[in-house]
Amino acid sequence: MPSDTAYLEALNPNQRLAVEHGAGHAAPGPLLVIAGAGSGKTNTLAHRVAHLIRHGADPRRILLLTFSRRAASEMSRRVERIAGSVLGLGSGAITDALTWAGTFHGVGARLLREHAQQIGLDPAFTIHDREDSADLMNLVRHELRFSETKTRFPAKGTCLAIYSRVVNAQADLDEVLKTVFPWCAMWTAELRTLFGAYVAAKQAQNVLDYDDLLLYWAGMMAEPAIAAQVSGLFDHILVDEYQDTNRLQASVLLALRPDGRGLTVVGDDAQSIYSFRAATVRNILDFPSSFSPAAQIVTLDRNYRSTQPILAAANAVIDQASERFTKNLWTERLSAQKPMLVTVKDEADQVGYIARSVLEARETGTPLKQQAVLFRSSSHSGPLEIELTRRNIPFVKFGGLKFLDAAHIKDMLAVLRWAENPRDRVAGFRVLQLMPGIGPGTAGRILDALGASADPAWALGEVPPPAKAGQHWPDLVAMVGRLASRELSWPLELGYVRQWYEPLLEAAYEDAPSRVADIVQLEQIAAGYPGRERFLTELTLDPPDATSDQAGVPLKDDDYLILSTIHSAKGQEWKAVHVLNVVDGCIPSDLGTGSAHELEEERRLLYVAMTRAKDELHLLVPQRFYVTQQARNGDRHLYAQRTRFIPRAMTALFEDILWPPVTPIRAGLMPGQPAVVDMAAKMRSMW
DNA sequence: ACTGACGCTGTTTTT
DNA sequence: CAGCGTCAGT
Repeated sequence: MPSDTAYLEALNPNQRLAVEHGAGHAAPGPLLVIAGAGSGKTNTLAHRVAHLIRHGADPRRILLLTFSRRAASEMSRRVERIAGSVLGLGSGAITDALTWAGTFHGVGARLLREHAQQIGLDPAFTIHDREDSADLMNLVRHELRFSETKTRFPAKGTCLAIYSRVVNAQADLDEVLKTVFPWCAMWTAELRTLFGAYVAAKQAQNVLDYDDLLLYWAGMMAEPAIAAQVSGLFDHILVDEYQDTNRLQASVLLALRPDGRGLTVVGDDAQSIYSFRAATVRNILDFPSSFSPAAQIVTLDRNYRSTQPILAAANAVIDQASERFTKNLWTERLSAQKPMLVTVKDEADQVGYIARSVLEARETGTPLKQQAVLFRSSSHSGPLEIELTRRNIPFVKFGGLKFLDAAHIKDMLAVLRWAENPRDRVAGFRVLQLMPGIGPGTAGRILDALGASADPAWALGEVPPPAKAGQHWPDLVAMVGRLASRELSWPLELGYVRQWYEPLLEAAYEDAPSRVADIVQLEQIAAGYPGRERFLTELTLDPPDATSDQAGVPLKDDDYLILSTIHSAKGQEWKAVHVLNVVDGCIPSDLGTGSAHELEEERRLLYVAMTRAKDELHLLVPQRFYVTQQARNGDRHLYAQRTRFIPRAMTALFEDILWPPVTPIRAGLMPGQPAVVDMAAKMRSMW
């Protein structure tokens, strides 16, 4: 037994309980860690992994399921640091051995590739992201002629959302329609037909969507022989952010460890904000009693992040929630500064206040990177982005539009995917229509012809060339042939595809040069992967999520402000946090006030936003919104109310600020008034 | 059959 | 405002 336990001394008693639970046993009983915001959750989990390794666990037999790949690599890094110093291993030794760290979807994809043969799946399957899945759904929807109904049939995205909900919540279609999509209930029979055809289409094309990665995994676990093999790969299973898992994920987990031995889950029911993805807080609430004897519960309620006044306000907000594991966070970080409730006239002032506040904080020693602006919906940050650009304040935005959503990037990826899996109809459909003179009709017929042939990649040469495509057609045939034959090494083939694509790009877009730059960026990303299959898989499962990862905008400054949706801010912290539009209609979102359930989630969303702040928290309440759809100089607007989650009784916990400060008449002539315009800053920002 | 113009509609958060 | 569907012209 190792004797050096210095790394445990730094932990508080409950953290230590969580870390040491069952240490030394080959298969300790199930453990649930309720870890409040800022309670050192990641650190505790990393310590537990390190501690297990130190007590002889084989890191290659530890399954670490996290919410995102970023969280997985952060975890590996910390385990490395802790275990490395204790065990005296060289850098990278642990990280390399922790091979089973990733998201449910990522791990699922890997297990499916490895066990494909056993379940009659072609291991060359490609994975559709949500857009691709929606496109396929649309294709099927058209084939079934549901797009031609008299009253409008649900759009492709809605259909996919319904399907996905049924799968992830393990619920009945009728039930889902009744409770979540009541306006589509009239189409129950058609939707059932549609989903049947959608599943058949996926199988015929050898593609899986996100949900399939979990569904097939669950399917494997229902087969005793395969289940034993898969379960046997792991001695310990740890799950982070358990409050954001759905029923399907829970069923996979329980199938891996029916008795809960070696199972640890960590989460915070107060931070459950992914129910739109069918995550259910029931998973974490019901976890202890899923086993006999029941799981041990350890609660981490000491917060190391925020000051006491910020925590008091956040606690007050979440205190009004209906059902939860009761825990109120406490801290020893005292401060006289209450969180600020800032009332501004409209969105323009809101933006002005933030720009000023952010620069002020930077002057007093808080770098931009230590500050963040959070918002409910990606589009809320539009005016702010414009203002920041105008003032030359660098920023990076998380959430919202993705690099991969750009049409030209999708074109490139479609080519690669089609080469990887010639039966992938969505990819082929997209690539063929890049040819001039080929539209949906022709593309469909070509794909039908290919589907009938044994080797689709080579059969393309036998298709009679469409007249209008001209030279583009033989070029396409040649390119697809070369990719299919794999004669080019990775990532060289990407450059080859680019050369093929560039003329089409130039013909189609005014801004072709900047798009080419994006593609070059894509090639650089590709160089980081060992091959085409891994590149495609990992890119769809873990798309670059900040616009900084994006092409074209290499950051000239190394200091920049963080803009993020509240959802993407999960697990992060900043010294100063601004939250935009803390008004009814934004938080809670208009769309999220339908059921008590949804409303509770919106409340937790505000709680998550508030608990990101360490020292300074500004909640902005613009009173007036301009209606977006109106004529150029229109003045249509509506008045907003402060969010219902902060009722009048609670305002004592905040410092009320009116901005710009109310100025008495002729204020401009009075000495000592705060400047209306920071002219000096403007002058400085010119340089 | 493809392309482009026009008009309607719904509209968040993401693996 | 964009994304989808429809309709008319090539």
